[in-house]
Amino acid sequence: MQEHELLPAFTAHVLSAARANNGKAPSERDLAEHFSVSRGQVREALAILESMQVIERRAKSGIYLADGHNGIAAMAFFARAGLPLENRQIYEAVEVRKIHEIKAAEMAAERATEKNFAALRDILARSEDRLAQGEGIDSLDQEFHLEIVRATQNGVFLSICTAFYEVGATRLQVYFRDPERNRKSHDEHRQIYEALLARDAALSSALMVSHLRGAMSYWTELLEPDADRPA
Amino acid sequence: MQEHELLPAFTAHVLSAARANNGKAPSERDLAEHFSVSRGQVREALAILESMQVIERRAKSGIYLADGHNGIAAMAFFARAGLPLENRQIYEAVEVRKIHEIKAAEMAAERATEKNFAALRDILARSEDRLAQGEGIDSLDQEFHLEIVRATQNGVFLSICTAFYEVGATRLQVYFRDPERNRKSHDEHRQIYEALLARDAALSSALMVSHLRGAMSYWTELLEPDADRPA
DNA sequence: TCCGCAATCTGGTCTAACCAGAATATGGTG
DNA sequence: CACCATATTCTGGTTAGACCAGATTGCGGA
Repeated sequence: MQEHELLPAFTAHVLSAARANNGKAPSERDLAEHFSVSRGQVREALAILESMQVIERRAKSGIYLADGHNGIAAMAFFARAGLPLENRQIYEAVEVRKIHEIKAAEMAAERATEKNFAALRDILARSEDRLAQGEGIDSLDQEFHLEIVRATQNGVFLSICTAFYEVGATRLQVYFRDPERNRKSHDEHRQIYEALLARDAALSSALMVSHLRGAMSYWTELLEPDADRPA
Repeated sequence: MQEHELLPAFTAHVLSAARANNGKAPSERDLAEHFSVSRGQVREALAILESMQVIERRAKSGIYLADGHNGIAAMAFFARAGLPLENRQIYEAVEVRKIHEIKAAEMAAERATEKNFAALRDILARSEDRLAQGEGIDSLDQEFHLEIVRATQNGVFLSICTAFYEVGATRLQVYFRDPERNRKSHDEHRQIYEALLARDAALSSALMVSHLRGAMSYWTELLEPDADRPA
């Protein structure tokens, strides 16, 4: 039951089955039979889900959905696995991500090394190529933003942001299907790069604020409205 | 091999053994024998460690220390388990935590509900009692800060901050052994509460900045200096 | 209707295998 | 002595079957 092949489907099944049964998941033996694997495999997967606080295992009773909200580890896993997240989680994640990005721009302006600048230049150059060929920016956008976080020289900060990028990865592909948006994003990236290079923390963060305003709002607009977070 | 009893010791053993062997951990069979449990138990534990990217399992070869830096999930687990973190991680975590707390104060000033205010008042009142009896603030400090994050009404934000608090929990107990610090912290808490109640975002965040300056610097000063982060 | 006991179910744990590729030891050759 | 091919051992991956004891459930009697 390696994560890369069965865990996502396994998790999806456990969750949907549990939700359809008042929060109680099928027994280990049932799950093993359903996926044609041994109980040992099932237990390994359940151990992981339990460690992420997605489920709760009660001895001699059963497997239950964890009551509290999922932590970031679970969110990142869900995103990576292509499992659905609640709208509330998306909204909140976008907000938190915004906070991080803006602060990262400020810090990066002060701490970025020549290596970071070189990496940013390389990403911008590759973006130009893509645009010249009429293609989308796609993952290069993420690379750009991630490099800025890397430029803060704070590994913990980087690992948090990486998790958030995983949450947004698939949704971003839709955004960058529009050529207009690609061009605009790229231009803004270049402006931000210039501000960072000039070590202008205030400008860097201000540019990031407006850069994110456009993309992020579109991002949350894609969500089907529900009662999660009316404000 | 429930997390609460064996996983910490198990992890500690795996890591130290691996570090003493060029990054390669003992075999599953050896680990099973060492802890007097079955291979199944060992594999469950290893699955969790692998999911947190602490280790890497290579089929038919062995178990190796993961090369990259640990994510926040691993950090929180290490902290909870009482396992040592690298100084670099502590430094970085403190910096990131600072960023979150300051932003949280700003957001909380705008979004805190009456329920949040009531909780804060309750914490302050209990702090007074503790101080009156000559006891330390201890966990009440954490409760206060966490309630502010909760007041942002952002669950994702909260789960991140919770993870960071776990990292600092033990170290904070030392800090609050000094009566003087307890009094000072409490007074600052009260000031912050007043600012929040007045919905003054700028003041709240400013007060938080100075509040954290004292505590946090002490916090990192406790670390034995090493080459991790000379700046 | 309600209570109590018995059968059943469930997670937790262990033993004993087999597989096939990786890692290593062996031995013979140039 | 150096080197390479082969045989042996080791390792993670996976399965099957079994036992335990508490939680759950269902049935039958009061």
